[in-house]
Amino acid sequence: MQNLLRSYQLFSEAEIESLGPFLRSRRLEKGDYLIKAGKICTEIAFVQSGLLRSYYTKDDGDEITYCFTFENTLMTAYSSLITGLPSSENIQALVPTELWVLQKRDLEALAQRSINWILLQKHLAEQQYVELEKRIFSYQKEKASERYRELLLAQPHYLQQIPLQYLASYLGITRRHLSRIRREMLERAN
Amino acid sequence: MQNLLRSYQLFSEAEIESLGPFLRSRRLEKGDYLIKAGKICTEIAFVQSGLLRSYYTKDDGDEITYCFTFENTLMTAYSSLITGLPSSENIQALVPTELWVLQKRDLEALAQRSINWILLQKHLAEQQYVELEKRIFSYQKEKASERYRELLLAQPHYLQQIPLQYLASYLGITRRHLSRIRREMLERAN
DNA sequence: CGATTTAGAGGACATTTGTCCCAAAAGCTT
DNA sequence: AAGCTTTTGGGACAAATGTCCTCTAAATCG
Repeated sequence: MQNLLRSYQLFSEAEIESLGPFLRSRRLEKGDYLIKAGKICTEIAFVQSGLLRSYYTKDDGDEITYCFTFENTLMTAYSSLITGLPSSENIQALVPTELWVLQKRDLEALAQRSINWILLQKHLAEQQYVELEKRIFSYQKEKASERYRELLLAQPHYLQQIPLQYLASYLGITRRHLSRIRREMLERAN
Repeated sequence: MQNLLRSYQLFSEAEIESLGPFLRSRRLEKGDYLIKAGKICTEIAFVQSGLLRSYYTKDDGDEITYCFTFENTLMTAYSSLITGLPSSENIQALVPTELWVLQKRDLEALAQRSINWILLQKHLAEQQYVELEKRIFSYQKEKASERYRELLLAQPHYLQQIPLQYLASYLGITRRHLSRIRREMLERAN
């Protein structure tokens, strides 16, 4: 996590070390939850190793994958963390996952002492926005097969670990259709 | 604009007034642009009256509407403002529009003097994120007719001013299909 | 290891959405 | 008012995507 913070070029080495006492190590087994829908999210997790999936549930009970989080990135039920409202997301480990967890209240305490922790939050929110905007664009202008193709390009090998049904709802389609898309890509490759 | 700032409960009255000298009034006629794709966006606009549309262009030349901005809200080519990269968005007035424009560099100067201007930026980024997340959800789980129905509910009368072709690409569909959806809603209403 | 669950491919058919048109209506310009 | 341009609605057909279901292979678990 410290390396991630360094990459933002906001912090002195002393500040980065001051974070240490607030980080709690946590291990999730496959299928364990970081947060469940209905709870208010009060923490931010850094994925040291492993893989997380965030999903929510439709009225008819179907699960829809909102996003995945790979190694060396941050994860939280961000809307709930921001608004203080109950989360609609469930965050679950797809494989055994090692985390460093920071409590929101500790981050706020740090922010009282150095403005850089506020700048960090601003920066993260902006980054997340830019990511989502790209995703909106892809929903607006691409058909599902193109969205899948781009996902394959962007996440070379991580995707191997993800069941196709999760990828399908992430892309906004059914597993049946993703199966079709994959077959067409194979046929075209030969 | 001052009322909008008050609503965030971040600023003293003095701080809000300190913004005044940096605001430039600007009027756009119907069809005029606030920013064009390819330029780097360096300003934030408050829509005093009127209506803006942001759109980008597909490779095949089709225009896709990214969002609309109604009265009493802020608008900018946000990704470009954040990243400093050229904008992929065009922002255009759909009707005669009165703006107050703030330069990014002036906001940064204010932020040097009071941390509250940084907190404002953090808050705005977070708000924008939450909005986009909702939109992703609607693309993932609803069909176009439901997205249109919800849009009608959320934006009661503003929508009257917006040509249907713009609404269609905002919803991620063609105008042919939006026409069908509208007809079905009419038939069901009788 | 065998039994049970879960993931994946795909057939058959239904629904949604797109493409390519054209014509009427509405808005703008001179 | 006449003549543009833009907007809207919709027919006919094609493509994309969903639903329901079945079969098989792979993963999991006791």
